Amino acid sequence: MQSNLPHLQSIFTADCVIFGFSEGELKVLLIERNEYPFKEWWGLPGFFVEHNETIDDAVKRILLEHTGLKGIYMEQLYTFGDLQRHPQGRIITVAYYAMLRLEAIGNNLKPSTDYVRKAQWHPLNHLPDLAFDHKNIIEKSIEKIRRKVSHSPIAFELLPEKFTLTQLQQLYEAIWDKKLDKRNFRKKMLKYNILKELDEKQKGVSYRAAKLYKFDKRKYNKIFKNELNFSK
Amino acid sequence: MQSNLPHLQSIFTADCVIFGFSEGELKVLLIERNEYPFKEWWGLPGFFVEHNETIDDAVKRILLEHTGLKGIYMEQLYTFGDLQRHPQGRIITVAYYAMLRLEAIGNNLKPSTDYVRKAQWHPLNHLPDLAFDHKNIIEKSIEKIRRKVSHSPIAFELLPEKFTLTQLQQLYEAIWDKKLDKRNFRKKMLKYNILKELDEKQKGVSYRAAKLYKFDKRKYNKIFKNELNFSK
DNA sequence: TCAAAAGTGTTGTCCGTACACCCATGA
DNA sequence: TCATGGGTGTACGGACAACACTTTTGA
Repeated sequence: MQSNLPHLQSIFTADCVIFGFSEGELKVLLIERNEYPFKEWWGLPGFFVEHNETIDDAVKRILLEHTGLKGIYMEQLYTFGDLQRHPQGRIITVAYYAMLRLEAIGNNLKPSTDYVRKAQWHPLNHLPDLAFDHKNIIEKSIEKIRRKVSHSPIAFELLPEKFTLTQLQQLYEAIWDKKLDKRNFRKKMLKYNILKELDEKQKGVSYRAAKLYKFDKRKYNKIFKNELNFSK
Repeated sequence: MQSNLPHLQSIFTADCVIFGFSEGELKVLLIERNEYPFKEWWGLPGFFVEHNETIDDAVKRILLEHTGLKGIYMEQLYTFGDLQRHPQGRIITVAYYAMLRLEAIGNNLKPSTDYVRKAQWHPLNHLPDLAFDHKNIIEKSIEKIRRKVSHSPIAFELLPEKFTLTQLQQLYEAIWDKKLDKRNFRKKMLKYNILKELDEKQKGVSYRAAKLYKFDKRKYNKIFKNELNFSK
């Protein structure tokens, strides 16, 4: 290898698609931009990646600066590089996605950079116009979580730690956008043996309170080396 | 939007992981590099993406220049951006993969750029040392095609147009790295009803000649909107 | 006592798996 | 006639899908 080769750096951005679940619907976390291009538009949390940070680190930093969220594990989704996607030139973006427990965060979102005015959850079914190609990125993310959720229990990441079977079913119904049979759903979920039944019940409802469950990650890891199928 | 923003361009590379199947084993297409860094090493076909071409177009061009292969449909795999992956600085690479009919090409590979000395198929199980993080990229690609092949009939892309059921089974065995039951495999494949039985038979074998089949893409598209499962 | 959601079983069908022998062909 | 791979069927168990009523609770 030679040492007198020119030094180069990749210029590119990273974007975050963060999903949450509340009130029976899927939501995505958007920021209101305070900088050109697309000043005052809504868009995904995203920014330029520094030369000395990995892409995985960069999305974490960007998400923290844009929303105040910390320690979120994101997975890479896809890299978008359409010639027209960015008005300042062909800048590619590496998109990441994550699913998280919305109720633990609520609207306690605090941007710490001047690039962002505020961060807010938006229902997937009623998104505003978005900056860049962010609409497209979000659509690709949904396809991804649909595929993903069929093979691994990531849906639990969207629920509170303690949840009822009905909440779990509603979540799957929201992701698949179709109704599921209550008895079959419960039978199947319980058969996997990855839920721990708690002694507690739901509180504050004006009807029969449902049992609460927890996702039992230890059991899950023990039992399933390979794959599950949650899609039917 | 403002027009006096600085103009920027992403600098990055794209790499191609091309799989083929012959003699009962999976192969990957490598090039011998004729340029620094990693001059004289084997690596994946890959190079810098131009500012005015999409990433999808770039991998096609690069593959053509490096190997002479034309019209290959590749899908994006993942974007690699480790700080140490490239000796000239942190240069990210967008990796693509494809599977193709090796016997239609054979060793008729003709690089048309001085950056490459030659292109050659290498068995996946006996790879030489590779430039950059290309070993890692290939490993990720295999995981990807294993997942992919369970849900869609892309395995046919690796076989000749006309093939025997045994060849098809050997291909799945190579991808999954495990033996399958002949009767069950045939039953399952034929039940999907995506194969067209031909009137022809295998030639040039010193034992009973097997029937030849074709993948029937029309039937496939008609019957299956969603998914198949070829993995068991 | 009413409204609302929780909770619960059976049956038929399909799919996957395990398993062993005869057949056709060319050398 | 032999060696080689081609080609075939059955029986069991597990998973999925369809389907409706009773129970519990708070208001």
